[in-house]
Amino acid sequence: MQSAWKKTPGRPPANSQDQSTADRILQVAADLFMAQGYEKVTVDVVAKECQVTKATVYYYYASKASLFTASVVRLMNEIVTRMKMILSSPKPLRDRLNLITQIRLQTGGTQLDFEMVMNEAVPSLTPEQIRAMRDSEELLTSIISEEFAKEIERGRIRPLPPRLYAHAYVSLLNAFHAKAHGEHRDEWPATQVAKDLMDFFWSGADSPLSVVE
Amino acid sequence: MQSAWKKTPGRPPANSQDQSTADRILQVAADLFMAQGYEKVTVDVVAKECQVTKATVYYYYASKASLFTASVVRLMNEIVTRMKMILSSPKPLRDRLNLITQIRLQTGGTQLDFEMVMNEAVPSLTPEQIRAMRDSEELLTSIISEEFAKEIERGRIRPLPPRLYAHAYVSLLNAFHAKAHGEHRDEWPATQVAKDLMDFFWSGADSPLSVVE
Amino acid sequence: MQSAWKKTPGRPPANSQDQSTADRILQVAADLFMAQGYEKVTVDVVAKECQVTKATVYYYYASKASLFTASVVRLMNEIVTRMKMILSSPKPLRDRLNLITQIRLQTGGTQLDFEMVMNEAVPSLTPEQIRAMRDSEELLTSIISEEFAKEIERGRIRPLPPRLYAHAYVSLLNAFHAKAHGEHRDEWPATQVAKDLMDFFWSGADSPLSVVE
Amino acid sequence: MQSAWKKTPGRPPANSQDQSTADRILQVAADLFMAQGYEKVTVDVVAKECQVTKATVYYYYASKASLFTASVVRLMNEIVTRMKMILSSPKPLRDRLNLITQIRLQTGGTQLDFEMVMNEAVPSLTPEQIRAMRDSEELLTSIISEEFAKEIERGRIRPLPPRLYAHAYVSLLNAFHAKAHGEHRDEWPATQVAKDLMDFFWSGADSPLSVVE
DNA sequence: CATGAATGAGTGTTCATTCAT
DNA sequence: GATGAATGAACACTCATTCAT
Repeated sequence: MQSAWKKTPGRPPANSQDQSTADRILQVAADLFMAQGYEKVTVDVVAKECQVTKATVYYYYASKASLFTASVVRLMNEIVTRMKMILSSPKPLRDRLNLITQIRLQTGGTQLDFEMVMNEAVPSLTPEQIRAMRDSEELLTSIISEEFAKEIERGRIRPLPPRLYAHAYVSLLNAFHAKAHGEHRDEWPATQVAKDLMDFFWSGADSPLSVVE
Repeated sequence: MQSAWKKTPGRPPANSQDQSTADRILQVAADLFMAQGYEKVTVDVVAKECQVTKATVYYYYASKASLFTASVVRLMNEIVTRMKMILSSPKPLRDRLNLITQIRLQTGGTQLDFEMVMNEAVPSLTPEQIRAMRDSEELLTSIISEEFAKEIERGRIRPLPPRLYAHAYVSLLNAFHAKAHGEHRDEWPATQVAKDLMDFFWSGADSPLSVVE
Repeated sequence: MQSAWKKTPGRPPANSQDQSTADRILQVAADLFMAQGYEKVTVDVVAKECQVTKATVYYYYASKASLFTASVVRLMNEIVTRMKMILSSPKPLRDRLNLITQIRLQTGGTQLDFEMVMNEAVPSLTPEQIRAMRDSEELLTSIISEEFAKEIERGRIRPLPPRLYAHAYVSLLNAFHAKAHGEHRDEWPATQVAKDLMDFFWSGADSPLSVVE
Repeated sequence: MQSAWKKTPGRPPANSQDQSTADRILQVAADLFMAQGYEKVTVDVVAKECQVTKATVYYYYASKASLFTASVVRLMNEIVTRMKMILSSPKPLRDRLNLITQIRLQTGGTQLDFEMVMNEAVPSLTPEQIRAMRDSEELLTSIISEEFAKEIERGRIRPLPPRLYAHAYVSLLNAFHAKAHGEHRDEWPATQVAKDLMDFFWSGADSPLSVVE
């Protein structure tokens, strides 16, 4: 869609010149970083995977750190887009989150979690880059928070800080994603994990009886 | 005067002051690894921090990977010990966990979380080393699981898999530890985070009313 | 003035003068390895001798072992070429070998012998590398063997295994090369050594009279 | 025999104090150096093999180089002794050398040859150490030379320089020792190699007929 | 637009050697 | 007589980065 029409009036979106190479690099880099972590991925490997040379990568991105930043931001935008799509459905939040959970826990082979990769990279990044990434992240969190906030207003969930819900949800998702793909994955199938996890999420640990007391 | 002397080879004059060198290295290494991650910590830096040379580190530990393994196992054992101590109190589990949460969220400057550091190191470790560490980790999880299992038997918490409770608790603890020491730490004080978090943990998101319906 | 400039990274200005860097490295390496043996030659020294940095050597050769292999194979090929040239002359084999002997004993300063250097390197090489080198070596031996085989057919030399002649010849050449350049080189001049050696080679130790008996 | 009587008049042989440790080290070191070469053998390994610590090795020998020198000299003396024993037999030289050849080619698994190991070590040795070793070597050569000289006097072998015979013999022995234990050892059994080699040694390459012409 | 060739600053690791006990 | 603890100087190898083409 984007590359279908060539000349439109007005300033073109800055980087529409040559999507192919620059963007292919970004995509490959994102995959690699998420799969192996910041330090383990060398610029050379990114280049080889894209079938270009290291110098080409540097032609487009000033440093490994900025390649990382760009690729993570890109990835985040993608995720945010998908998130928004699912969250915009008219179904109850409960159902929507359950769906997201199911999807997340079933896909993504060896992927490390976002927070982890970011934390590893932080010491190599400039403050601006860190900011750019935190903003991406924050965007995601705020979208989710927003939904919780709405639910609170509607009296459907207890009035804790919406960001607490958002963080808790994301953390649990990531942690159990790892478990679901880790050592004991066979003993505890992903679908069941997803169900149990959401059960816990909505109802907590306490038994109703003990609450009465 | 103090720094004028170059280190000379040979056995240093008996000192008998504090811990053995081997153990000092272990402790320093554990701190550094937890603060900066596996890759960022160089053997040289560990050595300098201990005021010995790199070769001394290698005198005690065969490789960076085995130093890492040893230091993490040691750290885990310490944590397990402290955990056991707190968990052995006769107070209700709820109170004991609240206490642990308070402690964890209030201490430990920039520490990365255990899972994160481990995952980063994995590609550099031998299978035996990975096993050793996973075992350490597993030990901690099983201790906590055990407590949840007992609570289930007593009918105090809902009958979900005990390991789910354990993982969820640990993950939330780590995630909010990071938040509590991250950017917005001032807006949301650690004590309050701890309270909110445990509230969520015990009662979940659902409002009681919505459950009725 | 010349040495005032620090080497800067990046591609050097086109020069087009002499051989490619890769080949210069190979040649220098071959010389050094033959002069000092595998272990004593450091990659750093090879680099300095070529006026490039260590990293440049690694740009062309994946490891010290593979640099060694490549340089030895190259050297062997050169030797084989020269050998073939001399051996292709229509003169009697006796004269051709005498010529080779003269040449070998008079040249090549402190060079260690091939077999020696190889044996030292073997523990550091991969099986494939060892094979590549043994093949190079075998080629030389078989070329010489071939000549002896022809002489046997013509009835000019006694029918011992051709490879025995080849090995014996090469071994003696190397051993006396060392002597001719060793301690007592002045007392026993190279030309005379060559003559005596070939005399022994063709006629052996036995006095004709003692054979009769 | 040496350690059978304890106190005899006269100065005791210098190092008779504690033969056990110092000499055990020497023996083990000799074996290792001959099997693996100078550089590959670490002082630590020598120590471990002797079940003492590195420091103990240094207690007896000032440096790796001097340990090497001492162990090689010792080894040489042993060889010289054995050589002398065999050479002192009243049998014809031809038979005596054939015997030595048989023995040498059949024994000594992976042993590198003496010359090789020495050459590798030379750059690490002091001039005095090199001298000591060359002297040991020279002793062996001169013993063999002496026998050839006698044979020349008796008119049994042709009047070439005796040292040429000695060097040629030793070189061939070492070279074919390597072959006899190298890759093609099965195709060409040691006993046959020994026979062929000595045939060549005594009679050379030339066929008798071609000599006539 | 893209690259080949080169660098510099590490990084883990080894090893001969030393010295107080 | 023997050793445990420590060092320093290398060394092989890696990787992000640069620059002329």
